[in-house]
Amino acid sequence: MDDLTEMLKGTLEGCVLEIIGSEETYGYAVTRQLNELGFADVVEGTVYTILLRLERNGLVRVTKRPSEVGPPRKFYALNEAGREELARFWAKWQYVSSRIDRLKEGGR
Amino acid sequence: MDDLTEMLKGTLEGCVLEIIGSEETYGYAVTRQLNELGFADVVEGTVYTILLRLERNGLVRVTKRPSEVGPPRKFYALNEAGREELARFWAKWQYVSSRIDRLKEGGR
DNA sequence: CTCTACTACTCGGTGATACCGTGTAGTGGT
DNA sequence: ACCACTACACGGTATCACCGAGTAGTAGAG
Repeated sequence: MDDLTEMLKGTLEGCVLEIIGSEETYGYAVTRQLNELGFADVVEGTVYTILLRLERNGLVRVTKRPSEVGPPRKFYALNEAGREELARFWAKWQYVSSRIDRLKEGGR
Repeated sequence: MDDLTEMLKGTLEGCVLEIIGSEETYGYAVTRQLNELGFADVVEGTVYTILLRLERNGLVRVTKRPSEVGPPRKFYALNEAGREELARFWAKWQYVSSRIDRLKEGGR
């Protein structure tokens, strides 16, 4: 699949929220999960900028822990504000995607 | 529904392509159709920038015709390149939306 | 006949977002 | 010693939707 970056704007952050909402994890692993999920071209730098933004916006709790296979990891977990933001994201997604699907089916 | 602009990035242009692909129409009417479709906050300036971009990228045929109720209208229709772009858009949409829905359902 | 509302298009500037490239650094295998 | 993999940070870029203001044409109300 060719370039998806424009279509991911506004949704990739929500995907990262969902991933770290389902289990406490760190940037490198989030990138790998996104790649396996089908977003093969999403690269570490992109995920880290999103994580730093989430931290700056107070949506996550961050815990630094050593790793046995490399540098220390920054583990991210959603706080209450993060869970609310995630819920808002899915509500928006539901709204937008249903309307686009309707447009696709010629429902006008 | 609160602010959808970030989530519409990369998809709104596709929606406009779909609308003018199903029938030759003009900017003001496209805006009204988007509003009725549920994208209530999409405003004329946004649609016109998209239409000018489509024109610049050679995806549309443009015909200026007088109107009985106001200034002349610029009617837009897809050309062959536009139809190909529209098909690519729906393929991308199918790809991205299915994967996001899978993530939502916890399919990891 | 002026004023307002609706129709219709243009354009310069802004903010948000994902991406690119590069740099730094820790661990382990050959 | 070298390389691969892991792990994070950061400055700069392109794209996109949006904002705001401007320019016009028609028609109806007062």
